[in-house]
Amino acid sequence: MNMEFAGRGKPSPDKFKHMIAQDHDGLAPSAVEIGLTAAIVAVLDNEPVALIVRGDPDSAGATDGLPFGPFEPRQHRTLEAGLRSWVREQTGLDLGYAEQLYTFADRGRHAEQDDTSPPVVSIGYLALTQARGGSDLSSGVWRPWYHYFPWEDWRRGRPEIIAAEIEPRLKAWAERQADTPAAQRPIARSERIRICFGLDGTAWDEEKVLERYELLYEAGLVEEARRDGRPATLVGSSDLPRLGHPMQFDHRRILATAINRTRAKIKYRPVVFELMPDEFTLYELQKTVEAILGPHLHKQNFRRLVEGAGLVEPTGEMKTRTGGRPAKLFRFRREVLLERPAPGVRVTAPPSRAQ
Amino acid sequence: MNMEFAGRGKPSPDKFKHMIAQDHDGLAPSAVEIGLTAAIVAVLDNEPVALIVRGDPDSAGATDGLPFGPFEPRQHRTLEAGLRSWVREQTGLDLGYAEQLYTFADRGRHAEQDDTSPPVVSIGYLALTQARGGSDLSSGVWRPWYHYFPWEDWRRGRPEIIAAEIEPRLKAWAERQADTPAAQRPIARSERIRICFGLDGTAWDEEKVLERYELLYEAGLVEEARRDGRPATLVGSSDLPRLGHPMQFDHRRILATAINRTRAKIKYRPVVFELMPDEFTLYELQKTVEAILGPHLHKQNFRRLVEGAGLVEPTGEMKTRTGGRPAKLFRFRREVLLERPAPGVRVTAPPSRAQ
DNA sequence: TCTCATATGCTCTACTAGAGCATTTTATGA
DNA sequence: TCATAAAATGCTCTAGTAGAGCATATGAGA
Repeated sequence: MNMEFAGRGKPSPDKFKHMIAQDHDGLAPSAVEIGLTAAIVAVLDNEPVALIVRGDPDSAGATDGLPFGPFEPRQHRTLEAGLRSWVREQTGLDLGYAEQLYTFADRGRHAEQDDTSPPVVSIGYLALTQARGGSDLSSGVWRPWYHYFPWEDWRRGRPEIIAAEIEPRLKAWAERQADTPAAQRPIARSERIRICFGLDGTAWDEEKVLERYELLYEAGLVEEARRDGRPATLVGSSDLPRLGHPMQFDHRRILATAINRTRAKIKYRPVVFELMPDEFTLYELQKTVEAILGPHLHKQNFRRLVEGAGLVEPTGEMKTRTGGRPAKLFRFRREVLLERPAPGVRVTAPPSRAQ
Repeated sequence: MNMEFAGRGKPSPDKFKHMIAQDHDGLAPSAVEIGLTAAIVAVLDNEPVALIVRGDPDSAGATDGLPFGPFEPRQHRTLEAGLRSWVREQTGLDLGYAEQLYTFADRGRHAEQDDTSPPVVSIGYLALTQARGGSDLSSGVWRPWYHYFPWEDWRRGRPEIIAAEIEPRLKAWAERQADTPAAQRPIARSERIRICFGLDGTAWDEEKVLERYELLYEAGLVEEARRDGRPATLVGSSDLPRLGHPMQFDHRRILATAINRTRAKIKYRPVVFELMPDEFTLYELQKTVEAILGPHLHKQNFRRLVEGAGLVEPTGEMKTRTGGRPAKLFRFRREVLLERPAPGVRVTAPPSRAQ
């Protein structure tokens, strides 16, 4: 079998030369500025929190933001090194576990910059850390992530904001599409709404955090969309309530991506332990997982799965004053990382806590 | 419960102002050039292939490469739009499914650029497409991806190159670490080698494509490492065989990431169908999955799972001249994308085909 | 017509995860 | 001192799923 499937033409090598040093119109290379942004996540008192720094309180859009700064190739050996250095400088925190999330570059998502400044490409990172109560931050605050995404908080059942605010407004937005011929729509808005927000009996999927935020943005229902001057917001945007707390630039989108990734990854990689102290009880572990994923898990099965997967080992110590029978203390078995595809906390969602 | 966990100091807002327009030393913003690179994957005659364009054949390092070009904020509305436009220009192909993989920026991975040019950050993309036999390319060739990663091809059992070339050389590299005190090593090299390449009874994990490539790079065993002047390559690098075919810049790393993502994603999202023609038999579908994942699957179970998941529907037509009993033709049920978390081809690896 | 290769249907079994019952062990307060 | 609450922990039952293998159907080509 001939493994070379040539195209009709041959590539002309010098056609590519220009791409390295300069661009089409013969101008200087189209250089852009790269922003590094960190969504730093921890769990404090069973509440998932993110590390927030405040934007300029004088300006009209004084909003919360994530630690961030530009990538400086001359000073930063790698992207991640640059990120760590900005975070250290801005919050005093030394990052442990960190992973790259996504690189965003859509026009118009940085309304706060003026039009002459270079376009910004932002690379989002997720960092997981254990925030001890006696805060070791030089600056910044831990704020609950559900503060920015109230519709994601299913710990006490379906959040009212969905039925009260989100659903009716999204449906109105879907109606406005009715004049477009059905054939031309990629996926009908109403379908996307149903899937994202678990309407009409569709189950709630806790891993659609980003999709939901983007849908709300597209529909002009989050403040950032208004700030960026999205078309959908032009109609009757004055009487809209605020859905969750806004953030500067595209930081809320990055935080959504971070929550999304955390929820997904916790199930197949042992990342919860980055959020835990060195020693913990299985109940504390479970509460941490639930803080992130939402639904309540079956206690006995949770213990069986975690212990069975070899993720933890008893320290031999007990924790008393738990409010009941003392609990064995466990520690994370770091060795599992050396074993085959290291598993996560295998939890499947309960049979549909929708509605 | 007080949800604001303030740090010791308060953030000083104007501290952040400089980050938007200029950097520390008061120079112009540290702008960098962004490269968009596409790993375009298809399956032809049960062979997974990538779309390759040739580097400059005159230069010493005349090597294969992936379609790529710089992101031009003035012309490209989004990163992905830029990518599509470069691919169209360089190969004549109109991309269908595409997703972002990762953003790389390590120093020294672009040895071909001279030191005065701006640093390059490259954003890798994975595109899946159906390459019809009668090639519609204006330029570029489809080459088997195992050409670049021979150790990943387990379709005919464990590739000999592992025992013959890779294992002994990696072990030699691990030996060289023996003088470092054990406490200082993050994870012993020998452990990483065992896990990556499934030695000593460890099962082969087909989803560690990138990890394996990076390990070989770090050990100085792939040509790119020599090209980049990695320290590990300085000793006796002249007699080294070539492990797989090299590529220009960091393109082989991006292709490794693409293979990795494809292998992972095919299991939990219905992406195989991007590689299939509109109508196909279940056997063809199975062969395509096997081309990507490696191991052979149990035919009857595969059919049961695919049909049971509602991923396909019969067209009503039959395909004759299959070499045996005619097979029903199926098509992808696009509707599954609208159903709950759309499943992939749920295949678990057979009980360890490791040596 | 015979044989071959594949298509396709069905069953058996092991394992896993969801659920629930029951018991043990401490802290707390009447 | 003792009842009670709140957990911790052990066990069992069951439904569903996936791995394996057996058996049969059906067209192509010799």
